[in-house]
Amino acid sequence: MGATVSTRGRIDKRQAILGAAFAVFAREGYARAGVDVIAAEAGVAKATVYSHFGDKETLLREAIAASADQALARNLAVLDRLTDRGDDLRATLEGVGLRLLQCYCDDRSWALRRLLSSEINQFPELLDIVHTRAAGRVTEALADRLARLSIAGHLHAPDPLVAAEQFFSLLSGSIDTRARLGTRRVPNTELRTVARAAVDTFLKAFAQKPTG
Amino acid sequence: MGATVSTRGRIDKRQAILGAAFAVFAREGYARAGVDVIAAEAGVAKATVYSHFGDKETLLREAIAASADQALARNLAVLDRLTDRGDDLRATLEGVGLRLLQCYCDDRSWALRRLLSSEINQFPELLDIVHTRAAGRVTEALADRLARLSIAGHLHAPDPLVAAEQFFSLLSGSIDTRARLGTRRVPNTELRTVARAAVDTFLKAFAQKPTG
Amino acid sequence: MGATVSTRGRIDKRQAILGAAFAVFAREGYARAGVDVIAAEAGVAKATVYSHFGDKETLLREAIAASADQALARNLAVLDRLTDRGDDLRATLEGVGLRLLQCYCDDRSWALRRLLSSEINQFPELLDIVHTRAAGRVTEALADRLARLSIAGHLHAPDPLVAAEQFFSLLSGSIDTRARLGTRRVPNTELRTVARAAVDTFLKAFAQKPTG
Amino acid sequence: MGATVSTRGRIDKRQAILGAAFAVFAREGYARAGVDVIAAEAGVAKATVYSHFGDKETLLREAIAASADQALARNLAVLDRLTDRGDDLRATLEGVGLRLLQCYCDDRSWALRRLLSSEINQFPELLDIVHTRAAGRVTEALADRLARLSIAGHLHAPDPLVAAEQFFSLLSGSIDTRARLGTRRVPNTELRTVARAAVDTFLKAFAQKPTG
DNA sequence: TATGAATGAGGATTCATTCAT
DNA sequence: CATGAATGAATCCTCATTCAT
Repeated sequence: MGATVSTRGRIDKRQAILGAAFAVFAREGYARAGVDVIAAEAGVAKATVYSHFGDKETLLREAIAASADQALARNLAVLDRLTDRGDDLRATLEGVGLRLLQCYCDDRSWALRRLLSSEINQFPELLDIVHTRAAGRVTEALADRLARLSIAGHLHAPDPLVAAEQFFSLLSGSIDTRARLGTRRVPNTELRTVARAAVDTFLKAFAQKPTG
Repeated sequence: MGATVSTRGRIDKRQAILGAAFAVFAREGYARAGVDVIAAEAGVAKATVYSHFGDKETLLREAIAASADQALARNLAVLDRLTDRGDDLRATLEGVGLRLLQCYCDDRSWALRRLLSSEINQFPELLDIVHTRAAGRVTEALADRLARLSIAGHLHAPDPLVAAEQFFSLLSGSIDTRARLGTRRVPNTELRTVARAAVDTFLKAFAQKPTG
Repeated sequence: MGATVSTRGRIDKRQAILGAAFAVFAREGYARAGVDVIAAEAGVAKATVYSHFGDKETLLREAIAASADQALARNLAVLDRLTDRGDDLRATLEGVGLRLLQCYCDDRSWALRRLLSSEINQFPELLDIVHTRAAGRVTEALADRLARLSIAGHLHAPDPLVAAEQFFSLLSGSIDTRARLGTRRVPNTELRTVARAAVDTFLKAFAQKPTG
Repeated sequence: MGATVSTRGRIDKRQAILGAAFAVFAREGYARAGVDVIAAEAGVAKATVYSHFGDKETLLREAIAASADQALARNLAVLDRLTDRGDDLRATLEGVGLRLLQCYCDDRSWALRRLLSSEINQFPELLDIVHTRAAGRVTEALADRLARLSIAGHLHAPDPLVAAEQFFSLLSGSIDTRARLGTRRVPNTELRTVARAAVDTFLKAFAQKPTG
């Protein structure tokens, strides 16, 4: 039990540091972020951060990886809703589109994307970490669903991967501006409008043409 | 003329500093960028940078503004090609789409967008600078062209601004991944494929429906 | 005439620079004082200051010398009132004491003394400049007057120089504290009280004892 | 004990820094004084100075406060000699006067006064620090002693505070000139002469008048 | 293991001074 | 002669990292 407790404590500290690190990196940027600040925000001493992660770069990588895992989980949870039950395709797509946009607009997602942009020159591996863990998988999961819908005759999407990418594009394309890169909170009604417009165009292009 | 020479010299230095500043900021990020490095790259003394711009923040703002002006010019030059001469709409759109993608993939554009992402928390005004000077205008210019094409009966786009945004979205949506946020050079043939797919979907959605 | 005018202009600028220099040196201290500030306060360009005085040290020396000359003039003007007309010795001494204190408390005098204190390590010559031009002469002038009063039988001061020094000491000894080194303006009534106490003690010690 | 050792070490460094800081500030003046120089002179790293005192201003304040404490101690030690044992009043006063002058002429005292003069415009609080801690207390301690001597019938000083101030004034009034503001070492014999002259005048003014 | 203390390297900014006009 | 522009040296301060306890 004693061991269990201390192990728990250590793991908790690790999580606290990762959380604080991501928050501070996101808020200040990698270079401006102070290890002291991260340590303080995590409630540990600076040296403890070093004993866990060795150096600031490693801390960034691990914090980003953890954050990417969480983002993937959030996105996949949404996609699970997109089954091929043919009920009302438009409504289903709009619902999924809205949720995807909500994921996309989650503060943590913005932070992750901004960090990625900022540090890609210094740390190109970050992109792989995130893509392997999150972004790629989401697109593929969506492509899977669209393929099934195609096979089921609800959609006409010969290349499901392209369709998936374009669906995402239509959804998220105008969001950077609307959300001021995550600086402004986009109201849900606005997200719904965007999703509707995206689905509208998407269906015009990919809906199964009525026979005849 | 004597005055002209010295003024020219001062203006030249100013331009050199702005260019170097943007290059270094883009390469290193704001925080990591050293004013010494910028000065050296511009071929002037560090103090000269300060006598021109006062401090590093101002330098960032001015460098970004100048860069946004250039980006706007590049984009508008492309859009001028999109007239309502009804030749071959698809080919025209694909051509314009390709050039827009090329603008989008220009190193300087990537750098501008990355810098914006990185520093938006520290300097929220940057977004306004860029949007006022560049991004917004391009979208509107494209909407203008699409509106004309609609009026001329070549397109069916009741809301040209939405159509413009979606055209952009379809074009650029998958580029972040393909170009690894500007880290990888996307070959022209790949850009052409993307443009073709985008125009394809765009036309399916917005092409003038045959009467009846 | 043209020559006269330009010479006048040059001399005026020189005076303006000296005045501004003393003001800024006094306000900021030598090291903190910026030549740009002095130039601006004098209404000339920085380079003009250099063409007149060569460098900052010289400017300090000349500004101090000019200020010392003015201080000397102010003090001597007061001492002229101390004649050996035996009217009322106490009243005369109190009047002179008060005026000397007013000189001592003049902002420019405080500034001069503070500058001297500050920079004596860096520029030991300053002390000679001031002493030669001002401080020494005032004490000697006072000693002269006291000697005459002694000879005239109004005082008993075998060593007039010591008496003069002590008269000054009694006057100014508590002023540093009262004026917070020139930071606080001492009201005239307080100065009068101090002068009275000084003269009181001085006369107790040096008044001619009544015979028998 | 372990803690004691490390604490000791830290306190030692703090003292070393304060000592070095005062020395360098006194020698160079606040503005010219380099924190690097102070650190080097204290045998610590520059950053250590900052970790102890935060910034240069705080360092100045603390160094001055410590120096004022030391000066107070030196002065009070002298005043303890001035009891009301009626032995030989003149000799006692001359002895105390000489020691007070020696305190006044101590290099550290000159440095403290010069620093105060120099920086009073930038840091007016310094005056309060020193007065609260040192100058004021010394005058009052002297006034106390003089009051006792009065009560014991050895002196006639109705206002002991004024008498104390004037005693100091007579002692120190001519010293600024003689010591060239601390730049020249005044030989002890000269100090003795000054003290004798001061006591002479002081006693003429304040000695108990023969009854009747 | 966790920590408080110490440090060395680095970066933004200022300023006296010079030079071309 | 007076000036605007340019500069190089110097200075305060921060921060990632290490070490003794």
